[in-house]
Amino acid sequence: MEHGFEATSLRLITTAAVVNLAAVNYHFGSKEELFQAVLTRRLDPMNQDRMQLLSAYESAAAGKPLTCEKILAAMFIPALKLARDHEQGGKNFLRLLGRAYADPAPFIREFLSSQYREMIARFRAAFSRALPNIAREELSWRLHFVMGALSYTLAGADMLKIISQLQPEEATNDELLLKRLAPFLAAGLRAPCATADDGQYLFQEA
Amino acid sequence: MEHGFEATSLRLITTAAVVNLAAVNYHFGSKEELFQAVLTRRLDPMNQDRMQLLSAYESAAAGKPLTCEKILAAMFIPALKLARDHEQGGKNFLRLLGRAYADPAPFIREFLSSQYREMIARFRAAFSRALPNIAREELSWRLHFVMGALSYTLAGADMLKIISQLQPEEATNDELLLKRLAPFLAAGLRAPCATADDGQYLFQEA
DNA sequence: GCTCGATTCAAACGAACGTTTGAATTCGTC
DNA sequence: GACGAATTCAAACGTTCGTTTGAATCGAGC
Repeated sequence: MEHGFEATSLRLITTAAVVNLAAVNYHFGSKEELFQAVLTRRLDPMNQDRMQLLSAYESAAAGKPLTCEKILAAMFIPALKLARDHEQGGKNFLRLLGRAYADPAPFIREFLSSQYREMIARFRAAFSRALPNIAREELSWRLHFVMGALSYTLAGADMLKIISQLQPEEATNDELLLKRLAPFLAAGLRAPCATADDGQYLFQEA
Repeated sequence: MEHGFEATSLRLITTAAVVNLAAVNYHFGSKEELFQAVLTRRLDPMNQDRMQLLSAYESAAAGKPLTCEKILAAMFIPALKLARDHEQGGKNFLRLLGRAYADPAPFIREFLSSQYREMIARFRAAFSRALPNIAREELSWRLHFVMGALSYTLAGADMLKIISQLQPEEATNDELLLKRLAPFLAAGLRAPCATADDGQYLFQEA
């Protein structure tokens, strides 16, 4: 989380863990496999939780489409549960995950892709039912924006120091953070679609 | 852009540039200073453009507050101009920049912070006038979300491969991308503020 | 209590890194 | 064309990296 995958040496890790350097290669095979194991341990259960929660909401709705807020809740709650679990990494894991999203290493990208594929497909279908007026392709983009904002937000309040002079105790409160993010994203998801001619203002300068 | 700062060696760079390895340290001093020079060359002019464009819009509005779309346009147009300049890096620079946002290296974070501080303050003031009903603190968060979505989006369509089976020719079209992003963000910015009790659904599980 | 597979350990390996060095070369200027 | 500063170059420096090695240690089962 602090230094990124490349810049974090096994010697740093094994020293902090008070284990021998060779233990990593013995138990995990390589640095890459250790990293994948670290991510898998919590990411896989979290995405399973998300899908189960979404299914529970859909069952409770008895056929009626869910609201965007409810679907977003199914994405956020398992992440928050992890953030609250201080004994097991907590917030730090989500930050590590947010960093991993932007890591260019091919093995990380392929790993995340495989970990997320099922969950993403599940939630896109839910959003599609919640937003029947949004074209399928447009929805794919908006889901992309949602995932981006979420991962960026969870990756840490680093950029916040640039943007604002927010109180530190609030900048590290993930609950409040997601409570502010959810209405923002829900409104964006529901926004009227741009027509073919919309957005042309982008290219007409003063 | 492809490998991140840490994993990109000077030998790779100097070989591709067909120059001697020592030239980097001779002309730039160090790898870090080379990186900062690469970023500054286009980032500083881009942010200057953004502020000038915003000022031009405000002058044209003759005292009336700008729309969110107009302010977002002032952020996007200079970025798009860069993306279109194929002779000078173009899209690749924006991707490199997007990666830098998530890079944990302290010197990168401090550099970006200093490069963005003035521009961010300028745009927050503009959004504050455009959205008088949004509390100052809430607006800081939403500006954070906007910057996050923008940088994440420009950082590359890598995550898109996970989320969707979009046509590649469209996934790499930055104009279309921002045309879809702008309405999404504008709607999010205008969303009604969550009250103290809103968002509690986040914590009530099935 | 001995045995044997599993684990831990200190040490070393080869490779790659950013940087430095000092000689060779280029280039503008008189 | 010769001088001096600026630049280029091949080579090496010292460090750090992930990984491997082989001996030492542990721990359950007979």
